[in-house]
Amino acid sequence: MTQEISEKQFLKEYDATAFASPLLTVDAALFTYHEEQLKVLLVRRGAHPELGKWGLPGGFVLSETDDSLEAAVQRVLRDKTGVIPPYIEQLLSTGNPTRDKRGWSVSICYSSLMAHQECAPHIVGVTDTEWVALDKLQNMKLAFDHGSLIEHARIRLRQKALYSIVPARALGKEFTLPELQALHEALIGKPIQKRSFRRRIEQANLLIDTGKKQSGGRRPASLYKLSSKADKYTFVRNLEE
Amino acid sequence: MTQEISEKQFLKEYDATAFASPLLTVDAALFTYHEEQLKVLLVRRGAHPELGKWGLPGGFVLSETDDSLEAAVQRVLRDKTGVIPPYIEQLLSTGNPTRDKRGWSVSICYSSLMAHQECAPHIVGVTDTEWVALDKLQNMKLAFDHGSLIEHARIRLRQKALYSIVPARALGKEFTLPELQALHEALIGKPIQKRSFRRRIEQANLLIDTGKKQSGGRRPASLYKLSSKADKYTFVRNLEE
DNA sequence: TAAATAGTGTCTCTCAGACAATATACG
DNA sequence: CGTATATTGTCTGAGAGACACTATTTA
Repeated sequence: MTQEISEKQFLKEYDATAFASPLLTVDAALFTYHEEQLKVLLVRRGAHPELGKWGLPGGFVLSETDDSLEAAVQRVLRDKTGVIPPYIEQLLSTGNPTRDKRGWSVSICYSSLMAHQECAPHIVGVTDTEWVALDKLQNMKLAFDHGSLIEHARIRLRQKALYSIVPARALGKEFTLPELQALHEALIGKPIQKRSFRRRIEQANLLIDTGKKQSGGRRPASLYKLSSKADKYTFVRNLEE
Repeated sequence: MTQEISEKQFLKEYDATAFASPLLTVDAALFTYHEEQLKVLLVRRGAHPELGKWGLPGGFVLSETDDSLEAAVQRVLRDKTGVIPPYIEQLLSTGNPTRDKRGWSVSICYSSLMAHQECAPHIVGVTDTEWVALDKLQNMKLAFDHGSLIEHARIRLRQKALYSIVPARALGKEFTLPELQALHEALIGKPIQKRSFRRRIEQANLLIDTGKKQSGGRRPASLYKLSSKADKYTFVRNLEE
């Protein structure tokens, strides 16, 4: 018969290493919009397993120093880009015995957005970190199940393009409406009616006119920045698929 | 200088227990609709930590026997209900050093739906497993962060009630439209226009008329079952919040 | 002024909201 | 028949789609 013990006693005697826990990593699919293309940040693996293959930035949760899963993924992203991206959301977790040859492993995957120019200085000349256009991924065999994770993230981001302006986080702090529309069109994969796109954004008051205009080109477009509620707002009616 | 080795050699020498990995559990917020109330399945903890408190059904991933995270949560749910619920989706993962007194721990939490009558036989007379109405949770101090997980799941389910008929999985295989509407209204927290609710479901062809009628009461309502596409379908326009 | 891009006017169509009207049970 | 619940008819209004039109820049 088991003797009853107090929680204090239990915790004192508890050995966290007694059971083999699966490997636990956080990974991040970081997207940006640059040169009219959607791009994702990839890292070339410098260690086994999957040595030499490209994959998502990620790493083990460091239980000594990470205060949360979010802190862990922020650390990973800051290490690669020099800053913490303005948009990070949890995407999904995958786990099974075969995705990593080292054994039963779990990845908690995040989806993130940032402006290309916020990151560029830090990865210029770095040969193992690169923005890769999503169109070029078809031919690449990525490490682990990272290809599938990116595809999940892309689908979710596409959905968001239909009912929010979250994708704007892939642009700089100030951007024009034609830029934002082009980004949404790239995500959705088909043209959007200019009138519909602008009307809904204006009615919901999601953007703040900076008063500035974009220089160069033909007629200059107004530069906007995101209002504080922009991340949380969802339209009641989606754009057409 | 590190000597280069093959992946095969690396894996041979790799020791998965060398690093202390966080504790890893899967938990499930299983909802149903019964007696005009939304209920969640809770389990009273029979072991430290948090002994005696109510919490979500869950458990460690068993790397010896579980083939995936989904398999692990299915096992947990089948152990408690006798069947695998017809709807299971991943909700979110939380992880930090303080949510479990045993140490850095991660919960991969799922949200699930099933009919009350599919489960009832298995938990009758079981004193440590109980359906609890969501309204009664305010006063309960649940184990770990399970109160917060349930709240997240509830918010997501409420959203789904606005743009899908996924909540129907909380009903039996056959159900009436008034039942389904009452469930959606319970989730949303306000009445829905009968006409709007029925029109959109009919137009999208989400239900199949079984030809049967509900007995008892006044005018009998038609009994429907879900069409195969019902889980995946989302309306382009949300109901009013 | 022509070309190119930014931004607006306005009509149509779909579908949710509102609520009245009808239909089918049971006692 | 009266009451309760299920189901349908129909009008209104919001907002997306379509597309023509105007505005502002540079060459």
